[in-house]
Amino acid sequence: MHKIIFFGTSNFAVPSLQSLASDERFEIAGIVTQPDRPVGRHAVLTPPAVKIAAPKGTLVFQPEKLKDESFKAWVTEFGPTCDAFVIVSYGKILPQWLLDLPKKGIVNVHGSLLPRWRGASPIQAAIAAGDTATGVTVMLIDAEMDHGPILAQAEEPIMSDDTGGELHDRLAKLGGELLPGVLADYLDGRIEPKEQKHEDATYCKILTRDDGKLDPNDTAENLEQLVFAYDPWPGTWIEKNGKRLKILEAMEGDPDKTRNPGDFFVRNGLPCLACAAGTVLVIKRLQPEGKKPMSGQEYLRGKNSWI
RNA sequence: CGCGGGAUAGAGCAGUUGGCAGCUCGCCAGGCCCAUAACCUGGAGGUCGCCGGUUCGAGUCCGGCUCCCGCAA
Repeated sequence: MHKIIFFGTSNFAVPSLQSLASDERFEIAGIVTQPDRPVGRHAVLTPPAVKIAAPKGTLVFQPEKLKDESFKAWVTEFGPTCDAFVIVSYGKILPQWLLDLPKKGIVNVHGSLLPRWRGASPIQAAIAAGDTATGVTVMLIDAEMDHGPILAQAEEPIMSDDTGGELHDRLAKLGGELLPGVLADYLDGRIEPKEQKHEDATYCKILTRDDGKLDPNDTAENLEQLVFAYDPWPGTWIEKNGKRLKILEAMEGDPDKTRNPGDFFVRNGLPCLACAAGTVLVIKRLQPEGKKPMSGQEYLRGKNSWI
């Protein structure tokens, strides 16, 4: 039986945690996750997904900082007795002193086919870039971000209508299926870690809501991909008359060379935004500030001021 | 008590200095047409979120409450 400590926070980590917890080859000595955070309009303190999914009876730590005394004391005592730490979507960089604790290193599940899309938003990046396939990578962590040697990968096709949320859920599940076998094989010495092809690496950054602003100087094709990629996080929007308009669904329409990027117009009863080089983004579903989501037709019915 | 928008017909919205509750779409019936998501005629559908107050009279003004949503975190 292999003893491990699990570091994870968001939904993406839940299938991995569950598959390890229900696998008799592993003993989870403890779960480390982020502290409860204020969430929503009234800032209700909410526990992270991993804490909710934690098996009863398992030790759960929620250190604000990894060097918090009680946590550091525990991890420095029990860490060296572990075969490995598993980290999935934890949300903090682990310092070197922590990486050195377990006998056989830190195993990570990452939502892309490394070395493509190192960084914090690999799923959105893959869709936004128009990739036709992505996947999950089980790898060993080293000091650099998503840079360590690879233990195993699994590929997942990207459908043309995949949203970030849908692809996220499939990759999370895929990671959960892949992880236990790979981890056991690695700890038993049946897998040799393989160095990444560092020269092929691409990177993506942490996304904020501001990254969801649609720039009409981009092509409609790219903006359509962004709308899919950033659904449901961080969402896409345009600014109109000083107000934010969330764009929930949009598609590229037939081009119109007579328009300038940023022009608003109506075609076939749907609101449209002119983009770069005469391309046209048709807005099928949107949400104004303070309003419920509605179709493009419904939005235009009450507003004759779209243009 | 973080900041802000909102609740009016099935949907989206308008409603002026308080004075008969409206628009676009949908729905029902009929008409026109080779035909249509087109067009014409007619029709149904409302406790104006809830409670109280002011007034001859409140969707509208005042007070309280409930619910929905955008931002921020």
